[in-house]
Amino acid sequence: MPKTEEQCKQIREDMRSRILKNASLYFARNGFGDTKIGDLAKHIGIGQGTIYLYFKSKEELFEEIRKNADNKDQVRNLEKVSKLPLPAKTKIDMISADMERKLNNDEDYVVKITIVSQLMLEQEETLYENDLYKHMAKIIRQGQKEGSVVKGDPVYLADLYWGTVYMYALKKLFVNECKMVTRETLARLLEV
Amino acid sequence: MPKTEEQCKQIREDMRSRILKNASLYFARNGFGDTKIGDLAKHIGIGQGTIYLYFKSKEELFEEIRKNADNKDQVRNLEKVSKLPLPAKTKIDMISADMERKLNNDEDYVVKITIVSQLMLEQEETLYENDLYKHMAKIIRQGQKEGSVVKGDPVYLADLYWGTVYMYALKKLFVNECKMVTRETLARLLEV
Amino acid sequence: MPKTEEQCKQIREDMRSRILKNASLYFARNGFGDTKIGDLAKHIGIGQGTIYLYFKSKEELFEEIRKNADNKDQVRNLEKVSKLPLPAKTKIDMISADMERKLNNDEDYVVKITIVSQLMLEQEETLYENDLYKHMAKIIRQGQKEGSVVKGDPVYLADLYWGTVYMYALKKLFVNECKMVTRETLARLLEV
Amino acid sequence: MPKTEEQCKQIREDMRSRILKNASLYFARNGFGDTKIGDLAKHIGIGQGTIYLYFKSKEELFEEIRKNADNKDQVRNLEKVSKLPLPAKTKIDMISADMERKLNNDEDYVVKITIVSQLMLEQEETLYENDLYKHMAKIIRQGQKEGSVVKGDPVYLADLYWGTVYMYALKKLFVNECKMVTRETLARLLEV
DNA sequence: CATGAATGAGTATTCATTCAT
DNA sequence: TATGAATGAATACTCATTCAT
Repeated sequence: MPKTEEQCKQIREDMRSRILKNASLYFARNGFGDTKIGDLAKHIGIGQGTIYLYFKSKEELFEEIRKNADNKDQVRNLEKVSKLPLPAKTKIDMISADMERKLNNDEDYVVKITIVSQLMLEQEETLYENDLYKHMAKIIRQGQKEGSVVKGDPVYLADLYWGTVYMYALKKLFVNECKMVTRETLARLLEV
Repeated sequence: MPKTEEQCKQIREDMRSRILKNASLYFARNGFGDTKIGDLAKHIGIGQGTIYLYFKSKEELFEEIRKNADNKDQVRNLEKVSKLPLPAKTKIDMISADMERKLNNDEDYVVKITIVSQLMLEQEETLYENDLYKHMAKIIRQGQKEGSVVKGDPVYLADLYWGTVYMYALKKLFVNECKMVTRETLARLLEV
Repeated sequence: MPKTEEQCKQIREDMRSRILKNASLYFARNGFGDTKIGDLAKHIGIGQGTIYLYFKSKEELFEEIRKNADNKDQVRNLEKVSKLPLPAKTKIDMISADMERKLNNDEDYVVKITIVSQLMLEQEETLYENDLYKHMAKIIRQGQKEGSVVKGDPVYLADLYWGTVYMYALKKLFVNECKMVTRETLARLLEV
Repeated sequence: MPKTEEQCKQIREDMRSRILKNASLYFARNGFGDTKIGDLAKHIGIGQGTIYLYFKSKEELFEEIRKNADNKDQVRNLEKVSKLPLPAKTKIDMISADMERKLNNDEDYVVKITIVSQLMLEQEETLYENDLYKHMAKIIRQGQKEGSVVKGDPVYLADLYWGTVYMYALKKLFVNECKMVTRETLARLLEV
């Protein structure tokens, strides 16, 4: 019995997602060069050839992962929060609570942030001009005016904040039952 | 006419160190799989074959680097500091100043800490039983009694501290002109 | 759609045999060091990588060939003949006829005996304690009692006999249209 | 104290001979491809570079060995014997006694004959047109007329004879305390 | 579509040759 | 002249990619 057009498409889409999801984790853990297509396929539980039905090359699969791993949602959310009519302290607490929750419960987010961070590390010159940094710096500046955030270069502090988030994402990825950062600790990075 | 025994040994030792030093940086930046022996040799400015006069294989070179990258000095120094008859706050400030200095000026240290940290991440179960963590936790406990260090699990705090140092080592390795963590920020991770 | 389990196994077994058979000839002619995997693969008509799907290394392929090239069949057959209730002369004639036939028509045998002989040459101390030698010596002793075989150390004569067979196997391997030893000549090595 | 011209030349000649002699044995045992210059040098007890002071390349060293290993003396001697006014049987006995002696006592001869034979095996088409074969065949023909040599193709018999000598040279080279062929056995290969 | 055996370009490793001492 | 560390071309081996089934 031939499947309907719709089913067919769905099945393809599912397999593609399955590969992407698994490959993301694999690449994040091992890096590009240490990830072998054969191992990856075995890990997913499919044949090597199958990967090439969905992606032209290892390179393209990697690119796709990087593309998927953008942090637009994150940036958008951050922008929204930064524009709320609230004290900076409250904003920072909200963001930190959100981060704590995601780091603990959202594995996709953990993988994503690891990949994004590695990308950011490699594109050195633009690291500090990142939107994530800009919005965070804005909140920090607000907090400094309000006296709730420690003195210092706002971009330096934003870098400290996101760097810490990245570090714990890395830990979550590699260490079983790792001690996860709390919202309080994250907030304390910035607050007086 | 052959060189004297002494010269010979010296020359061999120098070349071995030169390879190890350069390869450390290369492996730390690129990982194992993305490091090509050919590129590495070219980067060092020697022939490919020369590497194999000093190391049996790429694998062995990598292992040698990991072996060399222990942090015994660091641990010893930390232990010494922890036993000094000083307030915990002073100890933390001393350690933080030392870290700031090393992260800024000692490239070998930066490479070493990156490698050690990756090793520690991979040996998950023992991460928190590390000597580095133990000595730091001891100082933190002292500080908590003295009221100079924030409340909370001392091992969690030690992990936060060393994780931050690792994160900035990574940054130093990848990002040109990165904003380096200050001794004040490091101290503030622990101090009230 | 994947092949059936059965087909798969058969195909793999066939390829393995094909490689072994061709490599045997190649190694026997050229020795280990002068056999290039690239040349061998080209000669077999397969890719270089294919060889490594079936054998871990050139070394292992060589060992496998040596392992396969035992002369158990030969020894068993010789033992059987030696126990027949026949005059030694008849036995020697039977064996010689068999050898003549195999040297002329059975290329696999020629390759095998060349490899086995080289193995035997390398394991010097046990050369004369070989089963092939023992059974032949027994027949020779019988013949000496019956007056049909020349006087002399039976092991020396067995060595002469098998050495001659080896020599002609070598010739067959290297010399096109070589003058092959006849059963009469082989028999005359031993018979009065 | 500078050596005289004469001494100098002598020393050079000695080293050259030493290398040639050792390399001959090494190549005869292991073949060209399995002989590594490094191993050979170590075996001789000199530095690798030293070999290149006397021979342009491994190839040239090998060629030199092959050139030295001609059998002109052997051929000349055989020709002389073949022309003596003696019965073929006597000639064969003389040659066989000579062979027995050389195989037993003259290691240089053993190495030489091994190399020459390998050369002859490789130049297939001319094997049976070799001078060694021609002179031997002539003696055999004489013997057949005199009734002292077995019937059959004289070249086939010459091949059997020299093949046997080659085989025992090989044995001598590889097998410690090998059972060496006797002059009687050699003679019996041809004589009735 | 899915598979995994086969391929060969790319990478690791060896070894004949050079050369500074 | 003799040496052996250094070199890089040649060779062994791996792994991304293809393709017959």
